Amino acid sequence: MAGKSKQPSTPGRQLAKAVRDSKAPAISRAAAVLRLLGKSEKPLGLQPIARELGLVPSTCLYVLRALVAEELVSFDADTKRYALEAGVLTLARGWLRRNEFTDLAQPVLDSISQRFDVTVLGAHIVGLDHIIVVAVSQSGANLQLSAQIGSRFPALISATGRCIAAFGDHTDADIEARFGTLRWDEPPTFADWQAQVAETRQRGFAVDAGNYISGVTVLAAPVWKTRGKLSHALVAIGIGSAVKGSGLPALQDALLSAAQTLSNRLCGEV
Amino acid sequence: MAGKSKQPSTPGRQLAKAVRDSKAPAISRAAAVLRLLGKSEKPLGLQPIARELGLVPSTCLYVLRALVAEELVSFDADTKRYALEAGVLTLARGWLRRNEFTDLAQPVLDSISQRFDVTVLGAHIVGLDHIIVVAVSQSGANLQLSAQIGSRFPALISATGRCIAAFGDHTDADIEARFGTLRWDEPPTFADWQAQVAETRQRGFAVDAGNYISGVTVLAAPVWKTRGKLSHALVAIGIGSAVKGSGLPALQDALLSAAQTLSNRLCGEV
DNA sequence: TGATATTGTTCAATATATAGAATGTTATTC
DNA sequence: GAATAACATTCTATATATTGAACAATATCA
Repeated sequence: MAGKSKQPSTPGRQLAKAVRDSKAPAISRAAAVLRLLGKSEKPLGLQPIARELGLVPSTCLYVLRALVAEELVSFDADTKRYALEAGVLTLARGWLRRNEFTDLAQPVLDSISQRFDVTVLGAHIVGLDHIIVVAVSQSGANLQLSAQIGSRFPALISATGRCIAAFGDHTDADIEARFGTLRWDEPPTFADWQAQVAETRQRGFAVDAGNYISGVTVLAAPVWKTRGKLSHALVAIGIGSAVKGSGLPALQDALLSAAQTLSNRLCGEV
Repeated sequence: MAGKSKQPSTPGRQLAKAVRDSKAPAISRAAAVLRLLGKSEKPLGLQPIARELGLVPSTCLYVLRALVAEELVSFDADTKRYALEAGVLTLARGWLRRNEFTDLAQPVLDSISQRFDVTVLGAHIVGLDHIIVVAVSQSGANLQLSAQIGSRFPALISATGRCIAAFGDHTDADIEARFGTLRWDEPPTFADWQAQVAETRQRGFAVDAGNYISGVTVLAAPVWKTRGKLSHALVAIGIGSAVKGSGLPALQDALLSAAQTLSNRLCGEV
């Protein structure tokens, strides 16, 4: 009857909710463990994992063992530490294999990144929570870039956020609530931001001029998978001079028309 | 009390075993669902998934709902079809981010692939079951290649298999049992293959001269993460002439010395 | 278009996954 | 190097995830 003295961490609290609501709580626990291991810089022992997620150690052990058996987590018998295993790559491959957006977007991204010497991303819009980078193209050597695929960002941040606010059908209340939680280098006021969202709606693409990361300009153009349902965005990222002056309008046009072409192709196919 | 008339499929039978043995069967079910969706060419409905995996539909529904909540599976409310969601990419990114093997191996693979005009892979050896491709470098345009990362192959197939047989500490009985299940274009006899394994042990690297895929020569050199424990392999794949004649010895040397350098660096660091 | 088969979803009983204490096991401290 | 602390792991009672049948919603066919 005594109140618990534990103070669950942020992932712990979210997990506790998911566990209560689900008819398969072990799966929520497993996903939380996988994400924690994915974030961690080094392999973790049972106790730290259980503590961070607010799990009972014995339950956490069973979860880990199941994940090890499925080859999604590796276990070092000497140090008793757990880490992500290469099996997660196989799942990602399954997703990449037949994702029409990445197939269609990659050549487009490559073309823009080379022509304007900027980094270009294809982002998948999951909802109001966050976006996931699903395709990348850089002008220079593109070796370490593939590691950026899979990165998650808050949905409403930067230029992509203005696109989602402008073209996704979310209520103003939802949007304002989320807006408060964002972290910017140079935060705009909500009023300023709303004006920019309105401008985005009018122009068809969004600009973040150093708000998210100061000195970095970000452009984003919306892509629709089915008519009326915002699903992806093309994003161009340039440092300082690369996206200033005479080059900018050309880049804006290229990004916007690429996004429109993609939308047409995605809508037509399905 | 009546016997079941269902005849579970292969994934279904394996899953049934995992479910019985585990203290968190929902996780085994979830992993099986993810793998099935990863393999499938198109989104699947509840019933086909449940049938293929030998799951009760209601249970399968709860599993899918939990996976949707975790953003590992997407659900199309109109068609009621499930597919992998981009969230699996985020897990893969977590793995890639701090995997010393891929970091160290990538430049080495690039150098060899360019110099000899062959495809070069870094493979992670999971056990006697299979290997997973974790790094790729190709000589030509390397856009669609990144999709190959995550591919799984039977452990004992091709040149990598001879390496595992030669340098992993597995019993002959285990090896012979698995050998029988392999599928080659031009199957070697077990005696021939054993002779090649012995040669591999002597030379330090393995060759598959068209057995696995006829006309394709595969070289593999072992990489040790900790002294005495085989963990990875470097694999060079060449079509016909590219790996015949005078060029072959130089490629063998390059692959072998690259593997040894990698082994030293991986052992030393940890 | 109406009838029928198939699929997706809810519901209540029960087999069982989970929580928490007890037990080994390893790391840390003095 | 002994004592102590933290850790991983087993064990058992109980809350609950799973099952299989009943129901609702689609899709299919005549």
